[in-house]
Amino acid sequence: MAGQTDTLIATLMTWIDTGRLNPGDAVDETALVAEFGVSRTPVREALLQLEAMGLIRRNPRKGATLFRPTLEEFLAILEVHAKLEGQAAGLAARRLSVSGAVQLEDIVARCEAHARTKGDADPDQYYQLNLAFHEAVAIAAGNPFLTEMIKTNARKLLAYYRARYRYAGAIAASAADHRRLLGLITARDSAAAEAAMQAHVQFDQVTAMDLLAALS
Amino acid sequence: MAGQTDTLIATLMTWIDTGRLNPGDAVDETALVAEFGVSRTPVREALLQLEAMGLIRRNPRKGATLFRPTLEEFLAILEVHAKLEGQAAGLAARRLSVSGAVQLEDIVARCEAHARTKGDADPDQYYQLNLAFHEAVAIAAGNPFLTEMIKTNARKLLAYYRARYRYAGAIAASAADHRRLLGLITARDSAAAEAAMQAHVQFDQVTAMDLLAALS
DNA sequence: CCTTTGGGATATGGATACGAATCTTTCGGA
DNA sequence: TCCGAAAGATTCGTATCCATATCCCAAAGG
Repeated sequence: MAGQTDTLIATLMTWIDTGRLNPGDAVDETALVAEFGVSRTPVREALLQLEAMGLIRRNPRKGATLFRPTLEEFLAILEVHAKLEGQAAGLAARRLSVSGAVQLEDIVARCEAHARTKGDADPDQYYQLNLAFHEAVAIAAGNPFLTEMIKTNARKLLAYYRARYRYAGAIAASAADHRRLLGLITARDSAAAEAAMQAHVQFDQVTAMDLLAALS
Repeated sequence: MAGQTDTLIATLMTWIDTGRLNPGDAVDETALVAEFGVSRTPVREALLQLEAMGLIRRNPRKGATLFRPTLEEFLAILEVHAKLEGQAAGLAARRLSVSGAVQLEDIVARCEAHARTKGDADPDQYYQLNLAFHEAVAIAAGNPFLTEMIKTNARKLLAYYRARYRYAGAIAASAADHRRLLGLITARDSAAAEAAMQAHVQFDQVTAMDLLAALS
């Protein structure tokens, strides 16, 4: 089971999640071969699979780069992603289990604690909390397929999500959103939870374009 | 530029769409090697990518088989798929172009013609028309990413969709649905189009379980 | 001085080979 | 006759090798 290809894929994904790899960064085959001490084949297969998931883009003879959406692509993905996150929240409102509720309460409390004690500092750590919150909601929705889809899409947008928390007050606003979402979910208000989550994810396009401008 | 791997992937996808390959069917490496006269490498890579897309499943030492969802998986995928199709219809209602309207009208007319002249006969051909209708709606939504996602998910459910039209009256009902959906889209009624499409795709679970029972 | 073309270097895609692991079959013993 | 163990065969994963296409740089000609 210790497939080298799978190990590679998992490692690269954590690199993506932790920001060691950023959109547009080159992902060099030979560098990975040297880094992991394996041959080209597993590296090649790992990159192939990541490309199939849409996480990297392989330009012929130009090397592979981490997927970096254009403005159009970004908006297109965000549109779908927000819809799916909304669905997850709506389903979670109907299917929330006791243990799921405890999980969510814990994570929301940690989000609020971060906002209270650190303010706008350490946005990358808050980003991890945010990831945990959204994953917990997806899991509470009880649809593993939906969870997987949300995670993959989130990875495609991740640089922009990360950047989102660099704005003053953004972390506090996000934590407050999370608290409100949790309230709607525990209140079993499926429709409201869905709408609120969709709005929470698909922040207005002006903000989105601010982010894109800041990163281009 | 005729990448062998890409050719393999495209060919296998058409095999899936046309029903030459059905869920649970074995997809043998050696057979494909013989069939296409290439080495194991491109075949392996093609299967790897298809697995990453979730279209095939590779059991170690058991050969690869075309993805065949369990009941839980089927319902999970359908839940998401219906949501996305609904979103596509809602967006199409807002963004429909003139040429898109012509396209849709043409396809709906062909669906109705099939129902009128052939009745319940030739369900596989109607399935192709159905695919064309849904693809046209997705394209009219103006979100290529959403279109791709819908197509991939549809492939995972395809055997069941195909079976759907074996029931008496199913084709006529589907064609009528399409006509009504087209009306909502051209009327720019985004919310109604979204809801109607979601219902159209996510037929009630009783029907879904009938299909699963018929195919297991 | 600028542009174009040719050659070399390098990377990528594909083929083949090798090793490890598992499954099956056969043989021997109970 | 049945069960278990061992050996062989098949298959999958990984490595290495080869060919080809692209890119960059340099040199020559206009």
